[in-house]
Amino acid sequence: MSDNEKNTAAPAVDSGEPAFRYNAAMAQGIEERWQQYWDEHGTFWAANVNGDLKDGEGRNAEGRKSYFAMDMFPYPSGKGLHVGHPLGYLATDVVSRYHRMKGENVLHAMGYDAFGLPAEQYAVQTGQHPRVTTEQNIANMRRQLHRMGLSFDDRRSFATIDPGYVRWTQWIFSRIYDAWYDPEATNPSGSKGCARPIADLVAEFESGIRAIPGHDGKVWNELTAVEQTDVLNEFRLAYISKSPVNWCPGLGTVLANEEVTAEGKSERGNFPVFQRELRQWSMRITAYGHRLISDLDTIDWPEKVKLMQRNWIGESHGASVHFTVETPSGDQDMEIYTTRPDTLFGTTFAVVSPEHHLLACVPDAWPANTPESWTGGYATPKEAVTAYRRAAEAKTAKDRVDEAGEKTGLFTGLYAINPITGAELPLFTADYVLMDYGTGAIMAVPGGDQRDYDFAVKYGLPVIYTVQPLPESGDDLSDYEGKAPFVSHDGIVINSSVDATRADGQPLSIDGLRVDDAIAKVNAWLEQAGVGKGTVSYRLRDWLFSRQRYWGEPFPIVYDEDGVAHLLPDEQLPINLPDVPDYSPKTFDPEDAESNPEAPLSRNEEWVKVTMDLGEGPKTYYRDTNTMPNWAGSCWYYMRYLDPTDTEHMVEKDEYDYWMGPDRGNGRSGGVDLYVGGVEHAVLHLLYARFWHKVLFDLGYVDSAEPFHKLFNQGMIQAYAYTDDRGQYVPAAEVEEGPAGADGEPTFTWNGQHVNREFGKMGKSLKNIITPDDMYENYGADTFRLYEMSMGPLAESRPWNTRNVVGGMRFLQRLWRNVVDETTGEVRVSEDEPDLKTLKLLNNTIADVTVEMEGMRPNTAIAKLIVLNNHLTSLDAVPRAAVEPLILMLAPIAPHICEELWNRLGHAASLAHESWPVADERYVGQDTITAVVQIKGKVRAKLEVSPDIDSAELERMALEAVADRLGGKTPRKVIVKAPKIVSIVPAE
RNA sequence: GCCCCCGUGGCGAAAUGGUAUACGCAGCCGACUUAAAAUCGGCCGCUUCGGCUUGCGGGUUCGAGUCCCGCCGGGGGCACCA
Repeated sequence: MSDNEKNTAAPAVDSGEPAFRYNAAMAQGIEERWQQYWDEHGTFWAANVNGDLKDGEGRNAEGRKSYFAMDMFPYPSGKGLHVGHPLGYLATDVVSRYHRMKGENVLHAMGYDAFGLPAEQYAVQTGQHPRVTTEQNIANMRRQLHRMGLSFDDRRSFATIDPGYVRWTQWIFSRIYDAWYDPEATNPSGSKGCARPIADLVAEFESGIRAIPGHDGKVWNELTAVEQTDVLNEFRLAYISKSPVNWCPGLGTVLANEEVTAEGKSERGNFPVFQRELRQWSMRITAYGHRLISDLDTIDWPEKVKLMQRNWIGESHGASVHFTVETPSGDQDMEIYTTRPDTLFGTTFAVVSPEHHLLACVPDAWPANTPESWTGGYATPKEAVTAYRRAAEAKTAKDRVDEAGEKTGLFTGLYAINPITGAELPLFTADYVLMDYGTGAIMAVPGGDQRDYDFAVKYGLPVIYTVQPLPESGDDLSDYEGKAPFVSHDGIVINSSVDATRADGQPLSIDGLRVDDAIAKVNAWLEQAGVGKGTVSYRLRDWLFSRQRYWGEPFPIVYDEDGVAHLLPDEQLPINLPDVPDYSPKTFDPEDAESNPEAPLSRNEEWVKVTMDLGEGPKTYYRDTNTMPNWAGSCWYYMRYLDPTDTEHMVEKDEYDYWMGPDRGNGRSGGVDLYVGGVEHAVLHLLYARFWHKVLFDLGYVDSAEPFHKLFNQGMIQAYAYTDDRGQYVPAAEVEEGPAGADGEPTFTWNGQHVNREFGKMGKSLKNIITPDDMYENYGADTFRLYEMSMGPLAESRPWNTRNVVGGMRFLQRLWRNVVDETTGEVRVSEDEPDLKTLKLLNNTIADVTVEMEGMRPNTAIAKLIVLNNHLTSLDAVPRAAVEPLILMLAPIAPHICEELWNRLGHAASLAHESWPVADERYVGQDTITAVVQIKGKVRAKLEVSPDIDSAELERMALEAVADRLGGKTPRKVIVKAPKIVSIVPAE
């Protein structure tokens, strides 16, 4: 910036104000000028190791520590931003600017997550192509973010809809499709289980090393193409299957489990969701269940999010046990799953889910003496189970939730044999047993499980208690008889022995053992007896990956005339979306469970039907007309920041290792150094991204097992909203606060009428939106940034209160005035050495603020900077040596005004890469410290002492100071923590 | 129902187990001003002036906002997962 440009900040137009006062108008001028400077100078360009992005603001990457700070990228909706949205962006920007000043090479950029439902809906509403509206929205969002002064490397921005990006999303899909999970192989981080190319599996089938499931004894090359496809489909990590899925007629698409709420509604739109058997794409995320849990221990994430992921994956350790079921067509095997094999002696009946295959074998007549309540009034078991199954199918997820706790079920007419005791157990079917968890069959232990207990009570089944509380808990088993079942995992097993009289079993007794030991012993017995073994079960289901929507990535898959799927070669990528006559989804009456999904892409026949040569000569193929879910693009975007211009690789290895690799001298396990975003993605995006990353890690494309090293969840900015007496929202900005009423609560009025205050989100319909643009106009971006960063801890949610913003503005005004004369515009700092008091405060502030910045606590950093600035304000002349470090420390938070002041103080270049101030140890600490003398914890005296006073001296002074209170007696105990505390326990 | 997090002035909030209420807002007093705004300086938990105070009741400790147990209130996650 040239000298004559330097003092162009507009003088205040407001009459009566000094011409060079820092106000909103001046702030705007300063901010726009510095934003232009940063753009022109590439101030925030980060240097890559290789390639087109090697130059970063004249610096290179070599020998510099890297730091990658990232936000969860935004969804560019048509609504634009309100002040709540950028909190996380401001936090990462402050961190990025701070790390830059510590000399690190900082990668900080922003992309756009631009496929998905809302963009499509908005486009349908406005009658424009989603690409048009989406790109408009991105442009608007870019402008709003730029005006905030965020220090992005703009060369690295992209959107997930860019063909150059879609190409690699499809490429990753292809790698996942072309991979299988080998549970016996060792992955690159040394644990068991690893994705391998599908070609390895084919080679194993061909050579006969591995038996071909479902084709015992056959040779691979003798199988038909369709048979081969079907076999491989059972292994691929991305596969098509006909299975029960969540069908949402209101949205016209199927949804993943994670996108369905507990009430059985779609997360978007809140439409009913039905279970339907449909042929859809899934990803085998369940194969990674264990690693997704165990690797949580290697990353620095909030415990809350780790817990949510653990719960969602729901790993449970138990046993599968084989029961024999006597049917009219002979004995059948029934495998059950239980987490409590120690209670096998307490099982009194068995239950299978209504979809269970055993129900095909029910007898023609009820056994003699079948109680009326077991038959449901049906003449035969066959009629009963058929009717029950039909009723279960008709239930929506919501019905099931509503009924939870209320047990229904019917007897099957069959009996199952307990393999340990030989007992004959009546077999029921009931919908409280789910087909897709465990094995779809359970042994019921009403003495140990609330649900089984409820069922037993309803159908008059016996209850056996086999676990009693540990003696020290003082409980008595009889307390539980006939009441709630006893479910504790801490306990001693009783009534659980069989002797050797059972012909087919060994004797077994677990009486007197603690539950955990009993489980181990039973599992060992089951295994040697060949009737079961310890197993692991997951709540997590495979990830349903296809959607019947237009605005998403097409699958790189075509089908031949036989319906065999073929992966398109990488050279054909990206497969772009075709123009279709109508890109709106085919939606239905939300309650119409019988409707069928219809993909919009199927409307373009020219696109669907293609002729190409996939190695067997030119043939006709049909494209897959599904699109990928919105999550696909966000599963890997962090890697694309490393070089979005790279047309050769998804991400190049050298760049990956420099920015995200493990062991970069920072002791981290690898991945993005800091990832900031809302907690709402705890089990969606964050789980999916970890899964993809692990597949790519196993296959050797990336060198760290986890994508995000440190995760931080920023809180939500909340707001007040006001309703009138009819319950209508009124504009919050026009509401006036009155004095507190009789109940101590303030009253609120709008246009003279009384209104009620609510507390919650910021939203258009609540009429309480405040936009960043409002802030720029009234205060400027720096004050806006300062306010958001000072409101409270970043992780906490808190209410927005525009009235409080002025505090930050005043701070910046005082700082400005400390450097610039408000009437003349001249710089007025003193070149003299600061006095001792100022030096002490300055260096203590540097030490403290550095700690706060490291801990991501800008709110407390700001408080300390205000204290320092207030002190400088009280001086006759502000020393340059004190105000310059203050400016540098404030720069990450309020960068524009700091750049301006730095420039006016005579520095030619931006301060973005200036060194962060280092405290001079000679001035850190206090001259004297207030030592507190406590008697029984109450403060009784205060002493001004030297910080390095010795304990004996301090004790003597303390005892003297409170001598009259001790009444001449020698204290029982004196604790001295020099130099701060002397705590005295007086004699009785 | 199970699990997790959070309760501090009128408000947003500070406090490695060690002087509770830093910093900001609002409010009050004063200076400057014909006046107002802005600015600058001071005050700002309750109190019967003994003390009492971090939602309530216990506990551990010389000492608890902070650690432990039990309640109450608010928020979030999961929910027939055997």
